[in-house]
Amino acid sequence: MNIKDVANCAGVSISTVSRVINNTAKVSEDARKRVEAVLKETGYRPNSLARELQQNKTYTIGVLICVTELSMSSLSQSINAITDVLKANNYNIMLANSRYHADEELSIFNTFKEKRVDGILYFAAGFAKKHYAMLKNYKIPIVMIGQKSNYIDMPYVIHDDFYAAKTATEYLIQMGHHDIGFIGLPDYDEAAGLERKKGYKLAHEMNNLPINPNRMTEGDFSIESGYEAMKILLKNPDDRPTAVFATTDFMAIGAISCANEMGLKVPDDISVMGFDDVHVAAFYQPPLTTIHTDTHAVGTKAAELLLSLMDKDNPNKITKYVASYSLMERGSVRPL
Amino acid sequence: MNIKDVANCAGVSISTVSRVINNTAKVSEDARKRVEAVLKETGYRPNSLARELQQNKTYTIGVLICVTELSMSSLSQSINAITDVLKANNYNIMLANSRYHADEELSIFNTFKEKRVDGILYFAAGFAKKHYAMLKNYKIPIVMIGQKSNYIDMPYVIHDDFYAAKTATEYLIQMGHHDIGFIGLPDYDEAAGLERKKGYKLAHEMNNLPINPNRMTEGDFSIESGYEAMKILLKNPDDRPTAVFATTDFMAIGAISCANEMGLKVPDDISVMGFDDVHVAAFYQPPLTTIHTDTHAVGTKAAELLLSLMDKDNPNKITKYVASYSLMERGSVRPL
DNA sequence: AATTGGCATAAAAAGCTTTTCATTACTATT
DNA sequence: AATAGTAATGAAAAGCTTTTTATGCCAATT
Repeated sequence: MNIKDVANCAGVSISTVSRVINNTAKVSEDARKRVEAVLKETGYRPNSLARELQQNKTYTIGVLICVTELSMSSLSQSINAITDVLKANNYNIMLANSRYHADEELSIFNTFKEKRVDGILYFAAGFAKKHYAMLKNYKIPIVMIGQKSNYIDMPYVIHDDFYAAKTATEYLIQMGHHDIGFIGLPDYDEAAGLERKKGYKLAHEMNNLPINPNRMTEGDFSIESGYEAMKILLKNPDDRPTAVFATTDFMAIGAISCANEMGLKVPDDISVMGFDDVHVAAFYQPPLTTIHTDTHAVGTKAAELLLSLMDKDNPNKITKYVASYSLMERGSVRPL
Repeated sequence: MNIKDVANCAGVSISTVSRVINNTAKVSEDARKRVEAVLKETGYRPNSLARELQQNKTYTIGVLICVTELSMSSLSQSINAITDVLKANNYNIMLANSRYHADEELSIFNTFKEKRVDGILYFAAGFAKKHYAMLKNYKIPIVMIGQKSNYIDMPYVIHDDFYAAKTATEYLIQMGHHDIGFIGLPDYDEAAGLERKKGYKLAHEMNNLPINPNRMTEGDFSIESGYEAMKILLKNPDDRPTAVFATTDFMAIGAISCANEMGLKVPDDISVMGFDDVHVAAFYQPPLTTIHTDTHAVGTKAAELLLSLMDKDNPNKITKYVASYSLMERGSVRPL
């Protein structure tokens, strides 16, 4: 069933049917009625592929994420915001997950190009530099989310991971903690991994505190990994940090679980600081003291920014946005 | 830049370029080299739209979800599994969220049809009957997830919400609880809402326990809604249930939070049972006693099932799959 | 030497729309 | 009454592939 069949059934030309469907020009009352009758009867839907091919516009946005488990990432909140903004503007979403594989990301970019998406929302984790050669003369508008590129000038929307982590660490220091354990993420995640670690380190430097390598551990976003990292930090009963900065809330939850199992009360025996302010954070026992990040704004802004980038009539384009953050003092940290 | 340009640059015909790209027929060494050189130099990528139009196959699966907030739903785990299976089979994902609006769902189905997706994964919440007329003679293969249709014979992959909820309630009864509060979901969610409520009711009937309307409350998946529901259940200090069955873990977490604030210890003063077994459940304080649902299997099976449905060479098609569940006895329920 | 067969390649059709350009029929104006 | 103008409609091109059919050439066979 195609537009030609509809035209035949209604006894008009293809052009007339197209005009009725798209309301793009005047059609006589008589013809319109006949066409609409056929349309309704057959349930005909125009083939978007043909239209998109002709107009060179797909109304589709590629969303490239990089997670091992979606539910463990604060990113699903941003995605939620993105779907809302894009749907409101009649755009569809093509979702792909690279799972932290650089070559997979490359292949996804190629797919997006072949599929002729109108724009790309790129939740970058640190492989952008590997894609430099390709991205350099890439024609499709891209907004990087979560990480700014140091190699290519590309629009981005980010959390201020560095300063937020610095703020978190400084807060712990101000509370009297001078021996702070760290549960980080692999450095190849340049935002959640590298930047947050940098923030932790700078806070120490500026307060003339040494960084103890034994206090540096690493997780992978999951609760379990936070648990395991905490196990290492608490291994030696005679040499334990007085506070721990977990760079994601889920890892903080794992860490607290571990502390509990070892008979340590949070925050009485040890303080734990999170990052992200996931929904459960406020309802955990104890309620997590953490950095609240505006994931919703990040999703919304990224989508809006991309939309404006794609709009050729729009002269004043915003190309960078740094989302606000705030420290949520709740119940998992106490003064030493 | 299109295939014609490549052909001109390489001094060969369009067909030859196509043959080189798709490796679909023999090409002389000489011609192949020239074409490949141009391909590399220009970074040309074939236009999928044209190919898909010609072949009437898009290698795209429409995934229709129905959530208010993705991160509050156990569904993101299923989506994770789906992306893996589909990518492994070279399919792309078009994601759309109806946000519990029946007409929005209808419009998404139309979009999917226009976009010519090869198949649809439909996280149904209860509107299928409204779409009966349309779905009846829908040509694209669909797998319903989370809900089986009582109106159309459609392949499905579900959790056994009804029996799982019955099991959960029976467990509470066996533990000596005869006055069990219920935090449900709107009935229009026919799986999480209706089925789980039915299970709760049947367990009561079979044990000759009355159902007290004052014990029936309703949430919306969110932690906050569980908190508010619990507030109602605990309103009257002289007339409180001894246990509460929250039909999602996040609502259970909200409920426990509320109980704590009112000075009630879980499970010592009141028991709370969850449903889903979200990642945090095991690490919550107290660890949630809950129904573990195999969200990963649901996503995987749904994708596999759809793939087999789309494969015309595959004669033996599985069309129904009911995922396993199990009761996780942890720390939020104790015998009365 | 002439015909056949096979191989590499080119040409053209098909897939379905939108849009421009051309045509027809009719109304209005001089 | 003839011409200009307008409104509705139809024909055809363009958008880019893949795939089928056709062509040309050379080697091999009779």
